[in-house]
Amino acid sequence: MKPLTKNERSTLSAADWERAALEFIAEHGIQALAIETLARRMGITKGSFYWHFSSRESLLEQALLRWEEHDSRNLNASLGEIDHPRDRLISFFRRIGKEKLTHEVYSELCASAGHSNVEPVLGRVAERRMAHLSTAFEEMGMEAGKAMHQARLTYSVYLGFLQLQRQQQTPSLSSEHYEAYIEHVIDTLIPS
Amino acid sequence: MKPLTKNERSTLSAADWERAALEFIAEHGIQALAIETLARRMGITKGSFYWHFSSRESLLEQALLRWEEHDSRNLNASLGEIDHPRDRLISFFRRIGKEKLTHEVYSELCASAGHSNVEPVLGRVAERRMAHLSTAFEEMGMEAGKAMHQARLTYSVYLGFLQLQRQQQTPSLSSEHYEAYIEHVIDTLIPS
DNA sequence: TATTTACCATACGCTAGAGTATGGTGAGCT
DNA sequence: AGCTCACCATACTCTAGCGTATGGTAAATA
Repeated sequence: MKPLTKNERSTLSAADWERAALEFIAEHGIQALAIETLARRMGITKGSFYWHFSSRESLLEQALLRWEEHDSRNLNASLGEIDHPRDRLISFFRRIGKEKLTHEVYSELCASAGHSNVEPVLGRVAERRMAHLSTAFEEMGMEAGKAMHQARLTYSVYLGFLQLQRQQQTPSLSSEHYEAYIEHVIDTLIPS
Repeated sequence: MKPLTKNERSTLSAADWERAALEFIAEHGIQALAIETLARRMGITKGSFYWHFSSRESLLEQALLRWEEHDSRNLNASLGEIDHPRDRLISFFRRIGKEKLTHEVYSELCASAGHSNVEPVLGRVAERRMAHLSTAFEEMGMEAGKAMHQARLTYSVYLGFLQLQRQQQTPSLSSEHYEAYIEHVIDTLIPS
């Protein structure tokens, strides 16, 4: 019987801990992230953790950096290729269903704004995303100031959606009710 | 109209604890609410707390109920009196700056969705508020289904605003930049 | 005046979780 | 073969918080 866990390697790396941490955060939030719990879950003990990391905080720091980087690449890759700004904006909303893990992590981070390790990340991410939105709106002919307002508005809708999702108050992502809502949002926020 | 300061009365009541809890939540969030901390802050000890409450959870329960009730009365009082639906909708956004404590508490509750004592409260509050918005949009001539979508959209904007506020990413509530944004939001979301 | 009641202080027990100290082990190098 | 080193286990310490046990006191009541 071979070791059935994720890797071939018999020994773990820091990156493994970071990945596991992000998965755990996505499921239970960052305040629930405890070292021994995570270790148990990985079928290992604290001893390993403190070999790779100096503290819980440093794990958090590294994991969040890794997530942010991934998210940033993702943003450029997915939205950077779409030529027409309108399609770009639409894809912004349509991508909510996709990239589940990343979205769940982000949602939990939002719930832990205020946390000193989280706040700067949230700031940079929101800034980056709103910048994308803003330029798209500009390319559609909006005046710069108005485009920024519209970007903020649009992003707020997204954040509000995540919040309602955390409260179990959004229709299931595949229902036709959800589709109708998304369509309404697009019609209202994205000029033709 | 009783004074909130404890100097007046020599002995505390359960309501005093609840009020103090809400203030503390507004400042530091639910997860930071600890009995001994709160007691120290009130210049008293745990002994008092466990006289009035059986557990931390019951304090939370009572405090949240008290907040929800206050919020509900507030909603009816402020929006119920305004005849014209458009003014009602506008006042929804304009009231963000007012009622500071209530908003701060709500913001912290949003951050703790997921918490078993918080989730039902958030659900009811959002439902109530969206219902108000929805009927206002209907009164403005929107078809029922569309009005609900618009209400959800509008409320999401509000929630997103709170989120950005927690991340220190909103202009100060009294700046002219903020005013311009609010105006943009009103123009985009509220039909004339 | 004597007793009860309401309210609070003090001192304790208990658990979760962070971090430390130290020893064990297998793979590769010398 | 012997050694080193990367990696992990085990067994602690320490602190924050919840909850309990119990006793004190001032005011109300009998």
